[in-house]
Amino acid sequence: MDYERIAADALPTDTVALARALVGVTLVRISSQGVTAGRIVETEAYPLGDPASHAFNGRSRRNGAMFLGPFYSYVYFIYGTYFCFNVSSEPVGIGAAVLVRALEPIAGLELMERRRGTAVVRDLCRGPGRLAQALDIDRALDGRELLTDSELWLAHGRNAGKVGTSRRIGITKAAHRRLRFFERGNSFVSGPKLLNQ
DNA sequence: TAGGCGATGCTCT
DNA sequence: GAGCATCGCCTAG
Repeated sequence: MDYERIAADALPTDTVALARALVGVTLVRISSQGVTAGRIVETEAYPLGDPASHAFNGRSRRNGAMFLGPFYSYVYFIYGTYFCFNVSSEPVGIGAAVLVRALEPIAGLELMERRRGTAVVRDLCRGPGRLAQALDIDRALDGRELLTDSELWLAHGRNAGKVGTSRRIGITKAAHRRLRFFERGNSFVSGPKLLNQ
């Protein structure tokens, strides 16, 4: 199967605009185990000046990839168990990113099932921790250029249907801001029903 | 179906 | 030493 890479000028660098634009885009992961891919159906924006952003207190060892310029991977470890995958945004030196929260599985479903330990397709990539596990994304993939990398990249996908917005999930600071974007009616979107309308 | 809660270890103060 | 952009399991209804 062919996955056509997205050109830099086809995506916005503004964090909130990018979060919306990434809904519908395909994320491709090639590892020694094989190919897995999914269509992004849910994102969250963490823009400049946002108290909930990992970059709010400046650059650190962990969040360095958020400052590399647009379209780099920022992967971090959370709750002692899971990894979360982000796409950086904004010009070089500005710390901001978009969290990818859910994918609709497209390719490599058997491999995803093995990595996740479940055959429930709906549960393979529904949630940031789950999709990272399904695509075998960990710290080794932090700081990759997502338009040119050979193991992890963004490709053209089927355009999103209606995109809904809501507050973000699992945070306490700036919790009211509507910076979460998802494809309405898509069953692979995570989160409580109340937020998915 | 919804809500509560424990596990787990890294990161920064 | 505290907090954390989560998940899966449990219970109640």
